[in-house]
Amino acid sequence: MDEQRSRAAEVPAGRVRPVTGAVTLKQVAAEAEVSLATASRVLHRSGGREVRGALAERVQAAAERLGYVSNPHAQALARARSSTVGLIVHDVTDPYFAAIATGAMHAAHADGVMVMMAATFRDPELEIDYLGRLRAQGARGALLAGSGSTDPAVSGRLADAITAFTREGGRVTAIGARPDAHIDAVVPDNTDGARQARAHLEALGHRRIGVVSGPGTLLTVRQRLEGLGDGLRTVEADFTREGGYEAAAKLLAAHPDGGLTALIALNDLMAAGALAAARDAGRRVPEDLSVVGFDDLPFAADLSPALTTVRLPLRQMGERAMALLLTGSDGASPAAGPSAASAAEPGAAASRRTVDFPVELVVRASTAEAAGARTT
Amino acid sequence: MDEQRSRAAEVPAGRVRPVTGAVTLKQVAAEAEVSLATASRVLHRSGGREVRGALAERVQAAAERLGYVSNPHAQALARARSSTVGLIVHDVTDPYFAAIATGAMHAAHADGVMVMMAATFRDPELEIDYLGRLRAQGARGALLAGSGSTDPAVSGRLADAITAFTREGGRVTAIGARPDAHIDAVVPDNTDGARQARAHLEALGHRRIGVVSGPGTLLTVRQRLEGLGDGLRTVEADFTREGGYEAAAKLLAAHPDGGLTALIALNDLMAAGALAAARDAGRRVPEDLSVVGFDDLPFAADLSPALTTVRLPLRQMGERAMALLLTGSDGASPAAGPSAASAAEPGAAASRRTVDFPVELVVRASTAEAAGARTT
DNA sequence: CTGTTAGCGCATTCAA
DNA sequence: TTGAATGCGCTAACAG
Repeated sequence: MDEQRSRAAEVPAGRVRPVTGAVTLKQVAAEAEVSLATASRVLHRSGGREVRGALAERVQAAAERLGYVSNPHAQALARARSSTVGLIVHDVTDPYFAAIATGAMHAAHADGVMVMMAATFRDPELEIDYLGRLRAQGARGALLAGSGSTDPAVSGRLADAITAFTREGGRVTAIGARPDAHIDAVVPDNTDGARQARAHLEALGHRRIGVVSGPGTLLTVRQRLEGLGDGLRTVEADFTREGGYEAAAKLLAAHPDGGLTALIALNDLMAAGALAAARDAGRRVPEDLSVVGFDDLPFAADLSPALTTVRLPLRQMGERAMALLLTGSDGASPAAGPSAASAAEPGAAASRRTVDFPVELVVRASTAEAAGARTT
Repeated sequence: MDEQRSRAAEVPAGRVRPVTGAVTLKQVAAEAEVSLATASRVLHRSGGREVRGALAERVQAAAERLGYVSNPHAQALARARSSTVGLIVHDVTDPYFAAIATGAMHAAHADGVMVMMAATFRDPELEIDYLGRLRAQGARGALLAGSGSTDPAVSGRLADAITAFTREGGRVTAIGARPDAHIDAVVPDNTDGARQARAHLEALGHRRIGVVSGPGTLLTVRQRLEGLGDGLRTVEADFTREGGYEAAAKLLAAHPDGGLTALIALNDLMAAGALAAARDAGRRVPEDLSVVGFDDLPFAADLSPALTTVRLPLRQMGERAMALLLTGSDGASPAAGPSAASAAEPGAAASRRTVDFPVELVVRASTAEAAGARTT
């Protein structure tokens, strides 16, 4: 219909950018009066390098003049690998994932990698599906944020999806514990955090502690429960604010009055709900009831009372995970992490790399000495 | 290294999936014994449709058997347009954007589009850069979340980037007001919300009201200030929790005691900071000081006291914006919105479409009758 | 209705 | 070193 789109190619001097269609490498090559291959080489340092001052400069200049931006799709197709990575989270709205995402995007940006983000809304099927699409897309890798399900059925299929992706050169890194996956991972020390939380409460004299827990199918929950140890009253509910309210209300109702002097919520969202439940049940925090959360999301300090919680370095975890992913393909700096647990042996197929992140209890206003403790 | 885990895929016929490289359309075509074009047609309903029971089924079956997933890059290259859309936000961590992102991803998922998300960290340059990359990529469009800067310098360059993108067929939709941009937009009624907030406070007897404002360069801020009207003490600071604390502290210090009986923060993040500042200044909320926020982010109800704020239907706005973007290229349903202000004339170049979203004041515990009002 | 045939923009092998 | 040629996986005219 129109030939106005292609004539811009061979016009050495004063031509302006074509009105339609992007500038292609071919155009740049023509403008610089070199071959396509040469242009590609100087612009994307393909194959063997070369400088050849004169030529290289001419190409650079031409590219700049024309406002050349390479077409990622063409590149991806030609070299069978794109420069995007996928970031799969459960829910963008959850501050937990938002923090991780921020870190990840930050690290990605530094490497000129684009991030495709998807939310699974906690549906494992979507996670698998998305992984497949990333694979088909030749994505450089995928970041799986959020603890995996321990349901063997889905986790098996997920494992297959991961394997398929990996086999084709994609790298998969998990943030948070994954049941089985033989993939790189960045994990917070959940059990230790839970241990710290309980120790803190016991040091304050609390003996009757309730646990506002998320679904036992989540590995994260399991680890936290494990760190907590035995002898606590536990109620499971959704890993959300509502779930926290619900579980806490149930716990409080089952143990009226001083039956329970403290509550440990397995994440801050649930803690927020627990705080609300305590309020509605007429329990003052921390006078009548101490409450501890987990994660230290941004809003934790703004709750009232300010929440004592276990802090996870979410953002750093996101950054580190992305770095791990990106250094998988090409050899960037090994970058020693907070505590690199098992490093890959230099051998051919890199084995699993795991980076552990220590966590730390942040004491604020929601915990205090147990009422009964004073008399002890 | 180990094949112990991959045998899961069932293979009716004798062929096993190739160990390396993804399954291609060509392979599917061969397996189904049809031509490449035919396979493409049934699998991607390219060009004119066709069903032809027998053939179509054979192709479908073959695709399924082989586990075919089309290569988005090849498709993008061939049809000169990809099926990804960009979502540009200031900060993933900000619940405001998270809510919008959720809505957008939801709508995108329904249409099978992938979302590339990027955070600009409030740097306009990054926004422009990212737009350029999306353009080079042949992205279907871009969603610009977050009010634009009114700085003529950057906004001019942004406009150029938008124009360039648009000219090549990409659609750009803004969420929130943009100074100039002649693009589709989904906007909350900021001025009305501000009006409601002030009216609410005045009805409660407040006469001396302070405004905890964000940077006047943000259009959103301007609109809210405009809706607020005159006669208020305003202090500007960052559009963050810290900024809110800072501005509120300043305001409170400048008007000791009953100088100010209420504060309106121009977003909930600032409101959270203002609440903290009030607490630190020894002002009880709402007894001594009423506080109103803006946005109604998820945490607003968990602040203490629970925040009275202007609710924006963030998630819906995100969904609607994505829908607007997606219905730009192909003709999907016009879908009447909450209040379609100006619809595009059916003519060739669609003109700007704007969808206004009404907002509503949510009264909670942070506002009460002005102390002095009782004696009036 | 189905198959053939060119490219899309780029990386790369192979000659020169 | 540099250039010409081939193909990545798929779509979209064209034929038949």
